[in-house]
Amino acid sequence: MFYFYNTLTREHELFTPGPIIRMYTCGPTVYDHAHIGNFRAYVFEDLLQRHLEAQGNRVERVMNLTDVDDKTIRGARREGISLDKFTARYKEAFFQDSAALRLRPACATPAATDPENITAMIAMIQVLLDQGNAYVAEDHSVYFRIASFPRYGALAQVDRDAQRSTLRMKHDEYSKEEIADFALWKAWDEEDGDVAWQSPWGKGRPGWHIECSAMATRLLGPHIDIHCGGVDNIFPHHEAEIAQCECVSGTQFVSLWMHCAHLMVNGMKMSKSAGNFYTVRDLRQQGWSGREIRYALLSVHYRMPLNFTLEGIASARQALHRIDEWRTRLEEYLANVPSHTSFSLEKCGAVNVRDFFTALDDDLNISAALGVLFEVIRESHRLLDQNALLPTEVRALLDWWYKVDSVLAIASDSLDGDIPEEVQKLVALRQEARFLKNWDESDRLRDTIAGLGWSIKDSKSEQKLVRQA
RNA sequence: GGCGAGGUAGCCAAGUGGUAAGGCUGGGCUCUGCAAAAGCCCCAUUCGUCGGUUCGAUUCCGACCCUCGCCUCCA
Repeated sequence: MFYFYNTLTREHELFTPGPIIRMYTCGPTVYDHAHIGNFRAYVFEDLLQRHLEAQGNRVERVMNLTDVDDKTIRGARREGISLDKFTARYKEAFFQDSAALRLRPACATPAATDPENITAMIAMIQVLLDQGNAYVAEDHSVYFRIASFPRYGALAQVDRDAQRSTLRMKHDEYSKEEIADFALWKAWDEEDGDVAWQSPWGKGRPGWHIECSAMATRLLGPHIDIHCGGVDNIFPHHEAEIAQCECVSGTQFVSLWMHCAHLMVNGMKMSKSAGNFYTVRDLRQQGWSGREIRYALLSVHYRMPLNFTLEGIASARQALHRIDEWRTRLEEYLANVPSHTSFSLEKCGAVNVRDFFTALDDDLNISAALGVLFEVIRESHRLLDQNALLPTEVRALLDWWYKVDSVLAIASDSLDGDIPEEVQKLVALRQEARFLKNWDESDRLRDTIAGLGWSIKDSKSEQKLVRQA
C-alpha cells in the first residue's frame, strides 16, 4: 500500500499501480554541469523508482534532456561551436555524474532536438492551433491561449486574475494576447544563429514546455502515472504541460505529481544564478565519493528543504562506514559458518525488519526507514556478541540487507581493491615480527606501510588493511 | 501583495492526544603489547513564543515571532 503526497490535490493519496507504472521525470538543461541541487531531484526519483520496483512493480521511466533553449544557444555561440557539440559535452557529463551517484538510467532519455521529437512537437502545436488553444502571433511565434483552458493554475493553485497585476510584459512578447500566454514555438531571430527548424509557421524552435509534453506523450502515451520534478517546476512548467497535453488528448495527463524541495547551501537556495553551487565533480575532486554524495542527498525527506554542508556529508561518510562494517561482519561470519538456506526474516531482536519498506511506502519516509536499518544493525551486533544468532538467521539478515540496498544503493563497491605486492610483502614481514613479539619492528613496519598509503588495524587473528583516504 | 514549506538536543532528523525513533559529534566501557579500528552503553522532564480546548498537547485550535521557497529561466 503506497501513500504519496500529490501536489495536484495537496493530499496524501493511496497509489495503486497497474501492471506498468509510467513515470516521467524532468531532466537537465544541458548548458553546464548539473549541480547537486539538480541531482537531489534525480536521487529522489531514483529512490522512488527503486522502491516501487523492490515492491514488485514494473516501472517505465522517461527522462528528457533539454538541449535547445536560450542558455544552450548562448553557450554554443560564446564558444563558437555548434549547438550539438556544445550540448554533447554536458550530456556526457550528466551521464557520468549520474552513474557516480548510482542513478539507474531511465528507459529512455530523449533529447528535444531529436528529429522525431521536433516532429512530435510540431504535430502537437498544430492540433492546439486547430482547436483554438493556440494562435500564431505577428512575428510567427505560436503561443498557447491560456484563456482556452480554464483549469490552468490548478496544479500551482494560483488564481490567474490575481497573478495578472504582478506580471510584466517583456518587450519581445508584445504580440501575445495575454501576458501569461506562453510560447509553443519561438520564431527564429538573429540570436539563434543557425539553430532553427522548419515549421508550418516559419523557421524557429520549440518552447520549453512543449518539449516535455511531446516527449512524454510520444513515449509514454497520453496518460502518465507519476510525474516528478523540483518544486520550482510546478509553475509555470508543469502547469503548462498539463494545459498542452490535456487540450490535445482530452484526458487527464498525470495522476500523481511529486515534487521535491530545494537543496540549500548555508541556508540559501543553491542555484547557478546565485553562484553558490557544488557540482558532483567538485565534490569528488574534494575526495567525496559518489555514494557519500548520494547518501547525503538521500537521507533527508524529499519534500523538506535540505541544507547541504560539508559537516553533513562528513556525517554521511561515518554513517556509511558503520553500515559497511556491519555488512562485513555478517559476511565474515557466513564465510566461516556458511548457510545457504534462505528464508524471509520477520524480526531481528525486537525490530520488525519489514518496517523499512513500510516506512518508504508512506510517502518515502526515508528517515524512518533509515531508523529501522540502524536499529537492525545495533540489534544484530548485540545478538552476534551474545552468540544468539543462527547461521540461517545471519544469512536471512544479509539477504534483507541486499534488498534494502537495492533501494538505497549505498553499499561500498569493493572492500579495498588490490593490495600492492610491496605492501603485501611488508605485511608478511610484520606478521613474522608480531609472532616473535618484536614490537619495535612491528611498529616500524606499520609506519612504513602507512607511508605507502595503507593503514593497519590489528585484530586477534589478522592485520586488516585499509586504504587511507 | 498572492501561494507554499519549515522552526524537535551541539549538528542533521522521525514521530505521536498519554508522556520524545535514528544518524553524526561528545563521554564511558570492552577488546588490545601499543596504536588504530570496531562493538556496546550513556547523552532532550522537553519539542519557536503566548494563550485556549482536554484528565492529559510537542502532537488539536487561535494569535504572534523567526527562517526559507515560488509567483521570471531554474531540480
